[in-house]
Amino acid sequence: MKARCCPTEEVIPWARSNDEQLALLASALGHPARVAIVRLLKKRESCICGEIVDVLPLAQSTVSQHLKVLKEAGWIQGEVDGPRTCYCLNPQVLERFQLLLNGL
Amino acid sequence: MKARCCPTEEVIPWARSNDEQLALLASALGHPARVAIVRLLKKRESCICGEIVDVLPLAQSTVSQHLKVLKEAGWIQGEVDGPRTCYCLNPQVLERFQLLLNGL
DNA sequence: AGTCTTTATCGCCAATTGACGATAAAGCCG
DNA sequence: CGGCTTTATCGTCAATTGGCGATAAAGACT
Repeated sequence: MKARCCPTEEVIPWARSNDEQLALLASALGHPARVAIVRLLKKRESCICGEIVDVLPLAQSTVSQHLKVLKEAGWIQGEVDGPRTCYCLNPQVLERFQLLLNGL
Repeated sequence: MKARCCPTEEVIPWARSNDEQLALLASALGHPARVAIVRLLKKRESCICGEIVDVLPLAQSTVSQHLKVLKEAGWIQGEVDGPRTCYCLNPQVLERFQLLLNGL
């Protein structure tokens, strides 16, 4: 058993201008459900999966879409663990986001 | 003549949950053109108007739409000044955004 | 008054988003 | 093996977004 899933990878899409990176991260955060997901993943430092579905008032497929958006923007990482998937915040992402904001 | 336009008003939409406020601010920032506008308005502390149109590779009507999005989310304020409109960053908004982010 | 400049809005269009149910894929457990 | 659980993907649909040109509105300037 691991204390923490998806520990090492770098998934933030770097091959973009700063404006594009910031816009991508911001737009991925630009939905209340996704804000709630990020908050949830930050509170429980360990990673969760279908618990997110239980917490949000949305269909499983919709939540899966939101998770995909967050993952593609670099906010979160997901690791398959048996039949379920374990998500967690990308550790560098909040700091990176703040950095880009300060660079405005 | 004023040293600074739109100085006093409070335009951030407060009547929302924190998640909704953060999502609104984030999604408004979630486009490269709007990031560029915010950066421009921050660099020149004084407010600009159609200069934004000159800087961006977009039609005037498109820029106007982006300005509207930013204004409705509370990022910027606009003040009519003769035939032109003077925009500037809402002074509290960056701080507020960071606060909401830290509250995640 | 008439013209010019500036900006917001309208109408249109293509593309994207957000939601859902249904289905598929992958792994567990009897 | 057969069923159960979990999650990703597909298809669909309505709504929103992002772009543009055209037009309207509001001042400025002869």
